[in-house]
Amino acid sequence: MIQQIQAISDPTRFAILTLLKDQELPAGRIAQNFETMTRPAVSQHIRILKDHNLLRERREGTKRYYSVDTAGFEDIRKTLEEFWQPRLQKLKTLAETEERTKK
Amino acid sequence: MIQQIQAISDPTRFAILTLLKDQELPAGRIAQNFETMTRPAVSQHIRILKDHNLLRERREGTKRYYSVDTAGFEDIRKTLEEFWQPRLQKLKTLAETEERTKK
DNA sequence: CACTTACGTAAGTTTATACTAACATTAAAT
DNA sequence: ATTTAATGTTAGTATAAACTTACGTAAGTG
Repeated sequence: MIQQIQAISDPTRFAILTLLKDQELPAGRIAQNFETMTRPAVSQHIRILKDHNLLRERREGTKRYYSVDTAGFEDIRKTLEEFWQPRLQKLKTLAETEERTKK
Repeated sequence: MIQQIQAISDPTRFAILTLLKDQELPAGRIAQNFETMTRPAVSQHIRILKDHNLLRERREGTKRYYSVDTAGFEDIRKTLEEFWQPRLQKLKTLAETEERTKK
């Protein structure tokens, strides 16, 4: 899905994902990393990432812990693979044909 | 670069790239595929893709042929690989540690 | 039960992005 | 040397995205 790519393409959201790359953090801690921005703004970004299966949420009391959801990244990986995989195939065929023509 | 990901994340631009996946086309032909949009709009999208090394331009007389530039896609692939590669490494280590703890 | 902590949500505003309409450019054709 | 064809560029407008402020909610705490 192109929308998932769009979701990670925002600098703030990509920063959130990078921050959570190998650690789980509560929303408040995530927001602390963005001094220029208000907490609600960060919260909204988290929601978008969550909606696109790029973040998982785990509630514990009043806290909400977020971690990277592999599912969304799998989708993105597939989308891009589908894009350049058949392309590489085609280019390979083209190159082979060209070589045969030379002889 | 995150900006390259942002460049491909636009639906129109992704459609242009998909259209050029395994063929080179002049600007006019590309624009014909977007009936809802004017030609200048498409031309602007082409410029953005070109500026991010996602499209190559070949001039022939008055025509300008565009084709996918591998360079930009390599950058994107690297950016994403850098993102989930160390992550997978970490997860692997975590899993191994967990297994050792069990015994 | 009031109060605090840790959050999310909604309404409205600002800012960025995409689009159109009009004009500019460059190469070829008459 | 005009004229046409193919395209890019610019200025201004419309639309969408991101942000802030104010409010709402649910789970603990004294």
